[in-house]
Amino acid sequence: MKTATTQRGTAKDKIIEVATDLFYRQGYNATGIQQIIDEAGVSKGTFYTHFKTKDELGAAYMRQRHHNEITELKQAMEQYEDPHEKYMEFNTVMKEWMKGTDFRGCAFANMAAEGTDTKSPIRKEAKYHYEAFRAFIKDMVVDLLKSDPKYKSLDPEFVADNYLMIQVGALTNAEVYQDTWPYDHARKAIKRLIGEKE
Amino acid sequence: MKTATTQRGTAKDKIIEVATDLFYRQGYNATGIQQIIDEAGVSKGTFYTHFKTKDELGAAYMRQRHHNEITELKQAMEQYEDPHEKYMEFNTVMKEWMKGTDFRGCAFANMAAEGTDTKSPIRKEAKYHYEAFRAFIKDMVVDLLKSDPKYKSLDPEFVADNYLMIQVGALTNAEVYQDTWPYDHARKAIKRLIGEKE
DNA sequence: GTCTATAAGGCGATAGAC
DNA sequence: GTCTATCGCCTTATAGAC
Repeated sequence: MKTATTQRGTAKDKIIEVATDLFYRQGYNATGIQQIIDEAGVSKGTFYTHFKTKDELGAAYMRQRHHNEITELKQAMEQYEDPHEKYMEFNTVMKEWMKGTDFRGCAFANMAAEGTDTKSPIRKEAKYHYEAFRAFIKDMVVDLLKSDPKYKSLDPEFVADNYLMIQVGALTNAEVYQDTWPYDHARKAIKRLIGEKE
Repeated sequence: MKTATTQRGTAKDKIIEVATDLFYRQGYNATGIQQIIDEAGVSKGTFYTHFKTKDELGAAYMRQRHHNEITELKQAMEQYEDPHEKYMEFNTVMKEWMKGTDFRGCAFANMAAEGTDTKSPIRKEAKYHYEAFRAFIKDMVVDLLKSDPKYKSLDPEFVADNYLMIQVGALTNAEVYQDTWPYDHARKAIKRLIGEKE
């Protein structure tokens, strides 16, 4: 897959890059085509040769954010090697990421909140991203539970989905409260999940 | 407080009632003043004598939804008496509520996702609602833990906030997946939280 | 492929009559 | 308090020149 973040990309790539920033920060319905083409430095005609409708750009936005976020998440997690450390620090990575977005929250849940059509390509991309996020957590949990026989009584499926609920719950709460305290609670919760006390 | 859902309310009440439905179902930015006044059966002039701006109606919408949802939640929970049953069936009530909204999700998180201004009255109402939701769960947990000495080792603060994270996580996941499975997992998770296996 | 110009309509908000 | 009419701006999308 070609990267869309290079400085000398095509007009189409530049449009997606700008949209990926603006749709997230300002919201989808609150961001007009005009602002996107202005900041991308292209004309309206050029925009509509590459995208039939705004929704088509919306779907491209979802794909690009999925790519960016999963890539950044994996990079941020590379610094940890020990499965237990990975398990615990994933929550810290999410907390720092949330702070870095100024508590804008999950781009995919936000798009789901704005769009009415539940069968749109935009919604499909949101589900696709959540599946990837869920799979990432599950792999992490499986690695941890395999790493030590003391975890043998734990069900990886249960721990993984519980971790997912806590993580998404922390994210939504952090967005509403505009504060990191939900992640500090989440840290205690995921530790307790594997039978350990803080 | 006067109810705004009576058939013969004032024009202002009628506007709020219609907005409370439309803003939730269609989204805030996607719903225009025109549609609201059409369905409320009032004129544009009448609208702007009662609300200086659309955002002012947005704040009134948040207050009305807060009132409606907390009232409905308490009513739905009245059918249960036993603290343990209350603790478990709260999750079922939320699941059924979510189905009833066609997986539209939390009105307050959705508004937070659309609005940029984090200091707006709209955002304040969202936090206010989450505090009420959180307090409701905490009271429920405290009642349960007091009801039986077998719970004496559990920290009510920890259990309550963990319940909150799981519940909000289930809600957001259900919205993205458009499915109730997150609530079925949440049921197992909240049971495990108080040391019981499904 | 990219541009300029414009269409056709919706937006939030206001003025002034009754 | 409620109405009609309208303003000025912004929206998505299209037509046609180069």
